[in-house]
Amino acid sequence: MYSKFLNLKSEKQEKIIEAAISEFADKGFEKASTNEIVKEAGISKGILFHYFHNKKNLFLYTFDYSADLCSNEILKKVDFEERDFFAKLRQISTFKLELALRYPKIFKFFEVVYVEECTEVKSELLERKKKISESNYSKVFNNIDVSKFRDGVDSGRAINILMWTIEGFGTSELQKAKLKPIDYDKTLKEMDIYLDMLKNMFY
Amino acid sequence: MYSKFLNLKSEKQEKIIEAAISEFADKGFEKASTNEIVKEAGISKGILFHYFHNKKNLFLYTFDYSADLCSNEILKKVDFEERDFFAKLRQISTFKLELALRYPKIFKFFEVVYVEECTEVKSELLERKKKISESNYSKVFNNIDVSKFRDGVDSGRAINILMWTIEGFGTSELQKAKLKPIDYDKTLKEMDIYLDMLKNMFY
DNA sequence: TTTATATTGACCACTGTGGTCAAAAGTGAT
DNA sequence: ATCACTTTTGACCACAGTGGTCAATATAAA
Repeated sequence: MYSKFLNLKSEKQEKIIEAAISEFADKGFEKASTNEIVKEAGISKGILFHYFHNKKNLFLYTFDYSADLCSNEILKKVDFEERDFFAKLRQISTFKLELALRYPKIFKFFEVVYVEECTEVKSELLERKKKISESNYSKVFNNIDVSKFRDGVDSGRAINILMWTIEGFGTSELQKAKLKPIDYDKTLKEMDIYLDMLKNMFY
Repeated sequence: MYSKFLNLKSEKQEKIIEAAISEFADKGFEKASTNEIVKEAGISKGILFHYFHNKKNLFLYTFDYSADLCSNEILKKVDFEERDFFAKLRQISTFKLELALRYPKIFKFFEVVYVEECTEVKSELLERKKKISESNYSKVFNNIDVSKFRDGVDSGRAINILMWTIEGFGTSELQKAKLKPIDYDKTLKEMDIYLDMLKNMFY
């Protein structure tokens, strides 16, 4: 499908994909301009369409690339033996934070993908998003030891509260990060406080 | 400023504003089309620009209208004597849920406003959002009785967890609402379960 | 030198934009 | 009916920018 593109030396591939990520992250699918992408990547318009045939393919390829990059990065680090929910949640959150700091553009891209409405790509995106979240969630959280939860605490709802807390904490930190660079260790410590609070209550 | 528009009979005003809300909610500021708005509102292009001079004014007016509508609706219902955080949070969440069901388009509009990036309106929006959240938050949560929190529980962080939980719950419910119409009472009961769980833990 | 492949960028047809303005319709007083 | 005045219309405009093409050129291989 993209053999022409994949034959390029990886440096050049990355430069192109990075340009695409950045443009799509800033403007979403429809408003993103292929003209801007080629300018940013330092290649000609023709060759971009030679590689990807059309904008839609480029967009979906860019998404797949980003998703694979992040998934792999996390999956290769996660400890599959860990059965404690808090410990595992902490792992994942840490890895995510690292990723968000290392690849901010990709995370911005995910944000706009999350709300992408353009009919030309919506259904394909939905499929991919669904597949990813299903497969990753079950891969990562499939062997949680539920017995550790205190009697009388509904573990399903407790887990929801935990997820929402971590998510809220994460977005609030990323919001702050826009104003001044994040202190990685401090953030992690603060997150641990929240996790401990909830652990004391749920376990 | 908008005296010409404000002299219209309120029915017509509403028809125009609703068309604008709907279009901006669907496409955001830049992609929204004034042509679509006038078509939807059943008026001519000329008269729209006669009322608002330009698209930006129309957009900001639409936002102010929506924000005022929701703020007033909530502020006139909220019980300012209530000092219990859980009770007050429950009040606000209920009112919000009602509003979201009654004015779904406005809530969609707020969602896109939340991530609006277009430079032409970004700074004005930021100002407004900041002012609103500050004033409303302090109005509603200024006299909370913090002493009710259990010793050893940091009330600030506990409140964060609560807010994030409610927010997460809300978006997850609104997500579901896209697939099948929401059961108002059931949703409220489910919310109460979460609030009770957290109350038992924090108080 | 020839053949094959990779790359360029000027060019195209097209879409849709925000905004204007002469003219038409409506209103109400005389 | 006539007039002055306001409100409303919608055809029209200049323009910006789009995704995509393709003859021409540069590069590499034989």
